[in-house]
Amino acid sequence: MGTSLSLAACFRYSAPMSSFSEDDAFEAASQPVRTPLSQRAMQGARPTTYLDDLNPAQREAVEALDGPVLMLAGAGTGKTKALTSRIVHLFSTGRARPNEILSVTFTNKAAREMKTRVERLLGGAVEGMPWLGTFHAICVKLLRRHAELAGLKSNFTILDTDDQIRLLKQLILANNIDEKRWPARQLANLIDAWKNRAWTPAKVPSGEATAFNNRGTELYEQYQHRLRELNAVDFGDLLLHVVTIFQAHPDVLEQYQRWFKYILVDEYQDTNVAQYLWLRLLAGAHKNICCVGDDDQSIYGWRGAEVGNILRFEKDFPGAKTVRLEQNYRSTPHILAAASSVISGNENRLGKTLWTDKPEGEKLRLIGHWDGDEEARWIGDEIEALEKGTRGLSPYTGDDMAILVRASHQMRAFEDRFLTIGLPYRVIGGPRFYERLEIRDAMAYFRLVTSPADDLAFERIVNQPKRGLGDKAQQKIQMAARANGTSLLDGARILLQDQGLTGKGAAQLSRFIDQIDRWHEVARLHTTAATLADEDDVILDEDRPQAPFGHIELAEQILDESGYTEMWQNDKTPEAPGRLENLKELVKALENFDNLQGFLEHVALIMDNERNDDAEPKVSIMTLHAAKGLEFPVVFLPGWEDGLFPSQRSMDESGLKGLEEERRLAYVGITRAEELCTISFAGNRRVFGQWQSQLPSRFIDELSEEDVEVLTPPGLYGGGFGAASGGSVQSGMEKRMTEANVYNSPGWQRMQARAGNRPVSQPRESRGSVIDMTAASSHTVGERVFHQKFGYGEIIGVEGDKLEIAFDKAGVKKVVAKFVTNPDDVPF
DNA sequence: GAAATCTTGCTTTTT
DNA sequence: GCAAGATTTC
Repeated sequence: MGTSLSLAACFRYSAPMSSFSEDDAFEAASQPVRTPLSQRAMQGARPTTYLDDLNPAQREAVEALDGPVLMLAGAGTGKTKALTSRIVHLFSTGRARPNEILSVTFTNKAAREMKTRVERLLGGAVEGMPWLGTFHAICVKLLRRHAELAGLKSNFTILDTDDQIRLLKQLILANNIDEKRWPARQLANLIDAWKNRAWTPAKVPSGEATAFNNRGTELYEQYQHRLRELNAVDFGDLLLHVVTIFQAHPDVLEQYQRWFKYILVDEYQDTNVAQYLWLRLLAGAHKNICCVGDDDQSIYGWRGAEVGNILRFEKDFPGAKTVRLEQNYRSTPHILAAASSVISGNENRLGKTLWTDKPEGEKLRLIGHWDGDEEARWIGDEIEALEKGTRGLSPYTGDDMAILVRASHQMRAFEDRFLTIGLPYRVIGGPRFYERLEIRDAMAYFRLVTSPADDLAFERIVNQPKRGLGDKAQQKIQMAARANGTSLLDGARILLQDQGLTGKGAAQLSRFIDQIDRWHEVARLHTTAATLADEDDVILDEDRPQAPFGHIELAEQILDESGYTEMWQNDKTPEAPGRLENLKELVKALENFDNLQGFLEHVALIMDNERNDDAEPKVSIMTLHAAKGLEFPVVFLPGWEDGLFPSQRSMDESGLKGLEEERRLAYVGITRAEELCTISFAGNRRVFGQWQSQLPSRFIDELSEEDVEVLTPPGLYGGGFGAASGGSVQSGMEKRMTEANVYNSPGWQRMQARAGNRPVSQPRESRGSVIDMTAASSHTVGERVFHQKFGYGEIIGVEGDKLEIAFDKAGVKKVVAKFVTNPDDVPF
């Protein structure tokens, strides 16, 4: 289980959101007394200690408490430190109490980190920061309070993408639109994009909705309608509804404007239009808003983030103070210089110059490989060498190293390789627990039990495990529900009463309904118990109905008696045991919650999957996006090839804007490295199972050459001519030539020629060498060779011009000698 | 109704 | 090259 998940880790830090009364410091806030938290801040040894720790720029940003502030914080410049110190400063100057500060982040992880660090600064736990969280988590709180203003009940469910797609699919079908031509997935993306722009169906510009036979807006409208019927929202709605409420109900908005005395925003460059409006509305009155961000690290444009928001800040908030944090505490000068040389290619920047007083350190390393497998092999070897300390550097552990890829499919090559050499690794951001089939099914059971009107949950599990309720039976249920205007569960009830369903299916359905009813009753007792316990600390009365058992037992019972567990026990596919294991973990995770409802609420919002609880050091593999905000002493950046990185799709879809975002991604990647950064590319890569030759990324050309050392891959272009030409590089030549013997290699030149972009000169030695070598065809047993189709192999027999070869992957084959080449000088 | 086989489209990136 | 979905087959 390479990507084994630890649910426990996901929930470890979770402040239970089960009851939202605890955050209602809001209403209770009339007491003029200072909270224990700010008291602690005041009496903490000397109130200035946290300020002494800051550099001048950080201190300036922390002390500028009133009015709009833009903190431009470059990579590794101590932005979280500044942000958390600012919070503490707000407390200790008495400007705001913890529950009057709104601080928003994008990820749960960032929110946790901030909470932890504020606590550390204060030397104790923070009890009263209910408004520190992600945009989404905070919006859920707000929306629960004002749900009726959005036509919802306050116990609305938050749909996951899966439910969303299924719902949209139904709509598309109902509208007689060809689902193949216009997939639900695409509609989901479209609607999501609209929501990110804060467009309600009425606000979608007519020119926008050409897709779906010009019926995009119509479908959007129907979808919203359906969501309201289901008392459900999707992710985009969380923001959109709140913004709409604020816009339509100035009294509500005003209440919050007054309440949130200070607003802090992390990663401001990632805000989309809806979030931007949300912030502007809330900050509209006092304008005490401090946005922290780095325009150079804006990498979420594809999901609606607007770099423009940060670029425009000073216009949006006249008189804003801008503070630049430019001292970098993370990387060596070479790394910073190289990163800065790449990012300087972007036009639209606010501009920052990072500097550091760290010692010079190693140059970045650049290396080209024959193909992706070779790249993975080399990096694996390199990691092992670095762990042993054989690179002339002090030994690193796996935890110190990370491989950052552009697209997740690149991970496979590394996983394969690391598995074969037994190198421990961890994949960050892989398939998440809540996306797993069995977890979703189980959750659907829980959902149906807590809210029997949840039709989507019903659909998902009526026939899971098989209850003999196929398409036609389900259609009957649908019809019964629609005819009576009820939920599917009640529709099924009516159907049974009317004898609309008979036989085995009917019996099973009836049993299913009875079970849900019974469990619902228990779940209801749990939630009322929780509410009562919250409201008055009185121990439950004798005569108050009491649940026969706790929510954990309930969950177990649901999964067992419904036959769901059994279904997997009887399943003989190899993944079944893992699924059962996951279900166990799911139940275990319930321990941290009071009842199922609280659990569901939490899971809906938990979108990250942190699992760093392993004792064994492991190399991290993740995407560049997932790496933002992280740092590692050693970083590998493979796959720097045009089309892959920068991604073709990104450039096709968004042109120059897309390219600039890719470049920022490159910047993010390089700046993750503290000491050693290795960029690599491969000449060949399998794309959709098809071999394709690749050109090195244009970003490689943008690296400042004085900060880069070009490595010759051992065994590739090495020995013979490669080494001969490699050492003697003349200065003053075109950059590419000075950069490497890689660039002098036959393969490279071939690639250049193909691209119509020839290097100015070619070292004599390398010309024609390839042909000479292969023409000689003097093969011996034991020799390593390469075959275009079968890959690498070792010669185990020679018969005239026929060779018997044991290929690494393809097995033993007999091939004609002229079809194989020496792996050291394979022509492209 | 379920299993076996064939086809398709897919690779960004995520709250 | 693969996984999901569709289609065919039992």
